[in-house]
Amino acid sequence: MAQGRKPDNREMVQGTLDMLILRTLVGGRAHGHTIAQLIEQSSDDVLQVEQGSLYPALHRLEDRGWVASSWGTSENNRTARFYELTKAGRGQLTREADRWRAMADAIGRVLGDFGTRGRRKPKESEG
Amino acid sequence: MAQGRKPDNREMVQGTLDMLILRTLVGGRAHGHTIAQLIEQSSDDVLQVEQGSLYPALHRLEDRGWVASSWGTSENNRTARFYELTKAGRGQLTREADRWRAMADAIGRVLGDFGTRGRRKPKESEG
DNA sequence: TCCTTCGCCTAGAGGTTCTATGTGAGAGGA
DNA sequence: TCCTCTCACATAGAACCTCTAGGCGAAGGA
Repeated sequence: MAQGRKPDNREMVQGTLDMLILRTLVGGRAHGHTIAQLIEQSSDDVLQVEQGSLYPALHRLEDRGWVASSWGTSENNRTARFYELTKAGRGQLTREADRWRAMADAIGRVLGDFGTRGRRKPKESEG
Repeated sequence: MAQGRKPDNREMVQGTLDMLILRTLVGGRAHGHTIAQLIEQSSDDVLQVEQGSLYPALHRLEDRGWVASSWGTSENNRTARFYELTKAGRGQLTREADRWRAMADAIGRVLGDFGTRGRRKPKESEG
């Protein structure tokens, strides 16, 4: 996974690709190419999924039993390997998403208002 | 850097430690021990900074000219190396913080409402 | 002296991502 | 048939960060 601009090559959020793949598969089975495109689109092209990251990640997820795969035919009539979420994968996704929220919140707390570009609300009463 | 519970050892947000160190030094010069404690405290103990991550990170930052160090005496009367933010370091922090916000936002968009534990608002008219 | 605490440091392993490259098959034109 | 483009999967090697586990030296109290 890389950013659009890639000012630095290596990724800042290593380890989140697996989570994003699992999240994408909640919408149904898909093959590698499609998964990558969906992640890029739903992130407004901020995240770019490289093949060299994607396929190792898919194999990782399958090894761990979080996705299952089967060969099929793509919408372009090509042979493609389709992946779908397993029950264990759904549980893993829940755990990872919770973990991500906690981490992102914590990092946000450390950063405070530094680096915000006006996208944070002033306060709004809090919860 | 690790989480408090460490369900998995390896870190989900690799590469953010440098940014958090720089952010901490905005408040003034500090030595390693203190930096780690400040990050842990300001994250409400969600983030834990291991020494094996901290010192390589500090050396990295110094090599790149983003912090400067000098020996001194700690509040406990021990010899300690104090770090402070350089001008370049401040610029780097701004860039990294912007990058982080963009990435975190993007990942949030991909996740959608999945994994939220009730901390997101229902909608509120949008912007 | 012994022990604890503070504070710095490093080696090695583990894991993820990137770049670069290779393979095979379908579609379309000549 | 031949050629080329695109789709789709796959791997090797390097680069990078973090963790575990350990070592070193000095201050302070018993």
